Amino acid sequence: MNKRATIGDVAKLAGVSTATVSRVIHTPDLVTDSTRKAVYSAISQTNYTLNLAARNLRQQRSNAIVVLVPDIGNTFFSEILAGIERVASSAGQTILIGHTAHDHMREEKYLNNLLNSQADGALLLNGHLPASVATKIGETPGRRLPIVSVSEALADQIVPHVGIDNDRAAALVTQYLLDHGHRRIVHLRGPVSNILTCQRAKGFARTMKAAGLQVSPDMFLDGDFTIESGIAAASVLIAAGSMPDAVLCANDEMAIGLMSRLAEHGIHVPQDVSVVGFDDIAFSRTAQPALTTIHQPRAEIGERATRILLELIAGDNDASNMITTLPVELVERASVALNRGFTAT
Amino acid sequence: MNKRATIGDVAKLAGVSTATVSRVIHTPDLVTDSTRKAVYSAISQTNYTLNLAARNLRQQRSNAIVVLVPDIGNTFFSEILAGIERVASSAGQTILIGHTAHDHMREEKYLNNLLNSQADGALLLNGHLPASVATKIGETPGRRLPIVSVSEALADQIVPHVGIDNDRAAALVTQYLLDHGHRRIVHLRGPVSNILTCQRAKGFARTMKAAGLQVSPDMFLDGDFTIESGIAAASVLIAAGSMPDAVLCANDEMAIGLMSRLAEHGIHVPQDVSVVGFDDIAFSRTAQPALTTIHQPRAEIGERATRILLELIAGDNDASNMITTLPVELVERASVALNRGFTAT
DNA sequence: CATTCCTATGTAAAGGATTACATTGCTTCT
DNA sequence: AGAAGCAATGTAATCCTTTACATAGGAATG
Repeated sequence: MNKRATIGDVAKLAGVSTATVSRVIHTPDLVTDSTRKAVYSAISQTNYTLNLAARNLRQQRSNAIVVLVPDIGNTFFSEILAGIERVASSAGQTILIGHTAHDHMREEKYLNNLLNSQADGALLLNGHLPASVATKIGETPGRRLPIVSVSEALADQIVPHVGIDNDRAAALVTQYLLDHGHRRIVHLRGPVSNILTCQRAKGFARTMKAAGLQVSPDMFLDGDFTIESGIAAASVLIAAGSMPDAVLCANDEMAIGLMSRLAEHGIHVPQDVSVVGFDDIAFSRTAQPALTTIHQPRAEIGERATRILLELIAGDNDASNMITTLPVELVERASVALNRGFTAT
Repeated sequence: MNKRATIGDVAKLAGVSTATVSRVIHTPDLVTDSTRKAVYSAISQTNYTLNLAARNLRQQRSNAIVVLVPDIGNTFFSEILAGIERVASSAGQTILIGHTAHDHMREEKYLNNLLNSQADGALLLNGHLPASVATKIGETPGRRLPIVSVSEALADQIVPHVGIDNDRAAALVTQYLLDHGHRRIVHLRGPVSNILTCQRAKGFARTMKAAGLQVSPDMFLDGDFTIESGIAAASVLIAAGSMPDAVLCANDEMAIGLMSRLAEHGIHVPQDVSVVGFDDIAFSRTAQPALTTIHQPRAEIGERATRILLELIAGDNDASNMITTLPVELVERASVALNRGFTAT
């Protein structure tokens, strides 16, 4: 028992050929009861386990998909992952999570290493497709590379995408603030290189303009989706000396960071300033006050994306589902108040 | 360009043998400048990419380690993962994250599928080793299976472990509460099947006894490490009609859930009841009030565990590091008050 | 009874890399 | 000049499965 048993060892012990052993594993129905039993017994005697590297090599496929996640610590992604896993595992696919940490090198590493031999397809939650891979997509126009972008859109729409309409979601929440009488609204953005950030900022600006409000650069604060950047943004507001009516944060982490810093300074949400977030992560419910935010159907986003990916892998090249947009929902909690002295029109 | 180029195609185009191409990729120094250039050029002309399945098969190793995580959404794990990745990637290992969701079937699937051919070793963050794998460890006493348990200990100490001393950490924080004059302390546990839960509960009970306090079943509440179970525990306390002096929660999520529910009922932390958590996740800083908790050196835990795993894979079977215990730190924030009418002895 | 068809199994060829060993020229030393 | 040693490259075996094709025996059919 020094080395791992191979299919040959099992075959010898059971007195059959390797082909038969393989059939017992793969398609048991093709094999007689008696031989099947003999093979099973030999398998357990030898402690045989399949060598997946060999199978993958032979079958030219790995039954695994790789999921690129920019930040595992962000709870927003875990529910998407849950949806992905549900569909993938019921289709017999293993999922491999690659943590990219917003690092383009890692993205490329995971995609090159895995896509080209260890995985059959990829789900991109990171909003970035390395140039080397993008090139390859262009080169094979017939057979699309099995890649789907999820939640965060790519700069070029060259692979199918599943997500929400960020522009309209931002417009929705902006209008909600306007309806509550807020006029001086500040938008705490994500990193400007992020597509999602741009879409949300656009929806915000458009809605403000439509309400007859001037959009100026000082209505924007820059963050990077972390709690810390929310805290920093609060410090900026505090230093400025006057609070806006409301702050629209591009995600919940920043909103929570912002609120905690405001609380330290005795500034009350929503009495002194209203705050809204984006994503509806678990901690938005436990924030003080509970955070009003935009809820995304995360599990469904993951499920849909995975189904599309599986179709691509199977070769069902239905171009109809290039863009899947799922609806969002505004979750009203306690972080937005009616503006002082405002009366609904 | 219908099929993927193989090393043979590159060799033909460059006018060399496959061995030379392999050497250019693997050990470029062994090859002349001119041939190296020719091979590189052939590689880019053919769009050649290595087939890792073939390499893994031949080399009998995958240069990948699998990390089993029980709950990706729990922010506690992400910093451990960051430590793991730092060490692993500098050693040229890819890491594959398997999300087990506390599901023993999945644990087994990931370990069997991956350990036996797609990964060289495993890091267990899930506190459970499937029986089928445990058996195999016993069978090969000479060559230890490359597995390391991290943070959450296993029931049987059969693989190296890296983590903290949960018993003493719980004792530390319990003593801290006692020193602040609290006597009626309730411990909100994790699931009782969890080793970590038992260790922390033991440290708590021991310290209470040492202070001359009776330990009774009604000093324990049961949770499952989720925010929801923290909220539920708060409801139980509220329904009971009287608050204890302090609540020691087995993790931060539950502490945060608990505090949010108390706040809804107008019960103030720490004036009415003190609360402490465990783990020091990012959101413990933004909680209202900021949560006093036990900080674990998460990144270092991940790094140490990975180093030990790499040694095991390399065959450096140094039995000296079966148990690595790292120090914890009590982070004082704002969720613990001096008990009313208490004077330090 | 001869033919055909099926079922259960075996034989052997991929699949794409790595690598031990062999080979071929050179350089260098005596 | 002959021997030895070295550097660069080639040849071919190997890793372990899957699977197309072949075969053998038995049942069904005419």
